Amino acid sequence: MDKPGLRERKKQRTREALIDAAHELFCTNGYEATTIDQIAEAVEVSSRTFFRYFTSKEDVALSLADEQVTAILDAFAAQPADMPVLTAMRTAAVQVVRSSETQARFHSLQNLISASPALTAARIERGTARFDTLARLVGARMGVDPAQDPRPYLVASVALCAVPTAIDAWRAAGHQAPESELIRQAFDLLSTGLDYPATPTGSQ
Amino acid sequence: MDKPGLRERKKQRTREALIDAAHELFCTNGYEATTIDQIAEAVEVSSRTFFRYFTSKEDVALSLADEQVTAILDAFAAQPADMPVLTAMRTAAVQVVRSSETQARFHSLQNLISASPALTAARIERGTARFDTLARLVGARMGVDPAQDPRPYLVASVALCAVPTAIDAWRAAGHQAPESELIRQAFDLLSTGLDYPATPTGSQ
DNA sequence: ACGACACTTGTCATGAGATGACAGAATGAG
DNA sequence: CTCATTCTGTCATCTCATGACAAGTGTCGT
Repeated sequence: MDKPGLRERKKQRTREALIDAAHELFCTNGYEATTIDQIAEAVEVSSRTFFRYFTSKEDVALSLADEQVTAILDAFAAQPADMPVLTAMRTAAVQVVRSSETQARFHSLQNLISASPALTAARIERGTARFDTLARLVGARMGVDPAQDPRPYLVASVALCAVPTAIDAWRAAGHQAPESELIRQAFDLLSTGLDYPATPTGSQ
Repeated sequence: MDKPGLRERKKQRTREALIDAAHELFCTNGYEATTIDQIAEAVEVSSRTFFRYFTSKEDVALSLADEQVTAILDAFAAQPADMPVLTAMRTAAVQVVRSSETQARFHSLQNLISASPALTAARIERGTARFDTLARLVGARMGVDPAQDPRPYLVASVALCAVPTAIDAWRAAGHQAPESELIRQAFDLLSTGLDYPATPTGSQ
């Protein structure tokens, strides 16, 4: 059981308390309107201590989203090796997101991110940090060298950058549907190519 | 010709001087290491004045890239209406980028952006501001309603987000080629779909 | 050419985000 | 209990960013 030790547990509790307080304040007052001092005060630690747990305000806001991305990448690596790349990517993303969608926290986090340009940008920035990881996974699955063939990087950037962004924009434009469904549609379109002449999609 | 007036011209000169000084300092010392004070001092204005021309440090760094995106969107709108969407997008991007590639400034700007996560994220964020514009253009060209069909948004996010990011990553991974060539390859892959089994691409 | 007006700029002040240095308190090991 | 490690708070500092106000400069009508 690797006895966690009192110290470890206390740290973990502080960390989660900071996340909780931050998200509550963010949802109530908005992301930019919330200050680090408020978050720290709500947990009764100094603002300096906040920065020992999170490197920035974005960090605490996106920590949960980060875990989700990790889960998706793990699920992706676990898909059968003979499954086409985008299919594996879609399956992994849909699995993880679908299991999150029942949690209220998931939705408030999505709204928070879409409502704040700073958070939207930060999410992409964090995605970028995983590019190499994902590109290597994709390259291995396709059996190509990412330094020679652009497709692994293209797939990685589409998955980590284009799809989330497109979904944000599409929902902002008024379309309502479960996120997992939007993800599914986006990947399906990508695997068949985007350049088809107009033939009404998906729903009919 | 709408005599610009002395005031207008002076403003324009200050603006360009700030851009010049900023880029020179960025290239010499790096983006994060350069402070607004240094930029303002180099042009002999107050740092307060800097913020009357640019809303942020990112703003001055990306102002040139912004003009390029504008040029690409204009070129896109000017393509023949019966040309497939991604083909039009590719043609527009390749045209504009190819005409920039001879300028040393273009390359240093690319390097600057790829070297700084903050700038990379900011570039995407600025792309987001054009999403609706591009999605409308794409929707019109495809003859579909962007609120009903996800493809316009997917195309927009791929063009403004995935392609630049993928190119950055691909070059960071060691592949060398003119940017316009990378753009061409990326769009060609997207129009045929990414999900094909491995068949060595482009170069042969 | 002169003067009223609008626009641009500098100075000052302020606030939030982020980081380094150091001392003191809590915790774990012996 | 004692010592060393680790965590935390306080203080100082820096950079980015913005508001308020006064002073300087260009513009335009007369």
